[in-house]
Amino acid sequence: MPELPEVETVANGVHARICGERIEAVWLGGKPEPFKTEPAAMAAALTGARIAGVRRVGKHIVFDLERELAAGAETSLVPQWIVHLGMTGRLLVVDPEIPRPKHTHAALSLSSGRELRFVDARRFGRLALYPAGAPSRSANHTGLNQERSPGGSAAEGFRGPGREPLTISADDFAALFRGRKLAIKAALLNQSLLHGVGNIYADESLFRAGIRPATPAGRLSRTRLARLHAALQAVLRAAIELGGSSISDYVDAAGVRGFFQLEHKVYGKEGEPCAVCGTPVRRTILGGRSTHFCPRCQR
DNA sequence: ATACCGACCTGTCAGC
DNA sequence: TGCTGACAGGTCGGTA
Repeated sequence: MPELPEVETVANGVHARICGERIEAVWLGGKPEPFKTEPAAMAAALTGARIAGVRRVGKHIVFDLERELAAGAETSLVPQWIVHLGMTGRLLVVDPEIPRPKHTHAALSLSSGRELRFVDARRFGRLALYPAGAPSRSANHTGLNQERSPGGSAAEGFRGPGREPLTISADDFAALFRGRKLAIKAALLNQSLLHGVGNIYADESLFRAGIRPATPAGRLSRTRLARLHAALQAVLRAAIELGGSSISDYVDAAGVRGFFQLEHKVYGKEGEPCAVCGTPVRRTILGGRSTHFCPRCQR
């Protein structure tokens, strides 16, 4: 479901609502739930912690936590709580009186009396702890992908599997694709290269850059990659501005739908005339994913 | 190492 | 109305 702009919208919304609150109690659903971390360990780490901040890293939502200590004690290291929404995951901040909807997998009771819920029908979402002060090596332990950070084992916390599309330079962006034979669209979707880009924004940025999705990534000229870099950042920023794309049931932490779907040029537009040249938008399958492009504008 | 493909789940919607 | 099959914004593990 959610890609970078939607995850950013959710993270910002949750941050604004619950930053500074203490987690009083933790409920985790039974059965085969989407926990990468053992539920008992996760509940123990969360209970009593204070939420210092909520932010997006790639498509992951990172909860920075703090723990109050007895006077004089040294600052303890606290793990981070990592939430991945998968396709249908939602994070909601609600009154606990409201009945928990079907497919609720976690509920955190907060000091304000409200409840933070993780609801995910399709169960592609994931909840995990990222150990405090963990260098990049601990990825296997948590089951979370993690970019290898060269050298320094500084406790920067979770950094995600790949590079951040909004801040990567055009040169570094181009370097990601050097020598690669896979389709540029598949490369954009590869989270260990660039994290946060999903099917919608891959299609939309390739359209705006005038690049055919099936083009081998390593064959694109410097100039065209520069155009793609600019298009991708522009599309992501515009989408964040509009609160993301609501295709079916995506809503932010307050239940508000995004509006970027109104700006889609090719995604979900099969057969409709291209907004630029009028040629019908074509849909194919690439890397197992539905792919949309204008056969005239994208070469 | 790189690239491809099916599997994982449930819900929804089009078509019969 | 009800059934069936295709499809959905994401990742992961196995295979070539």
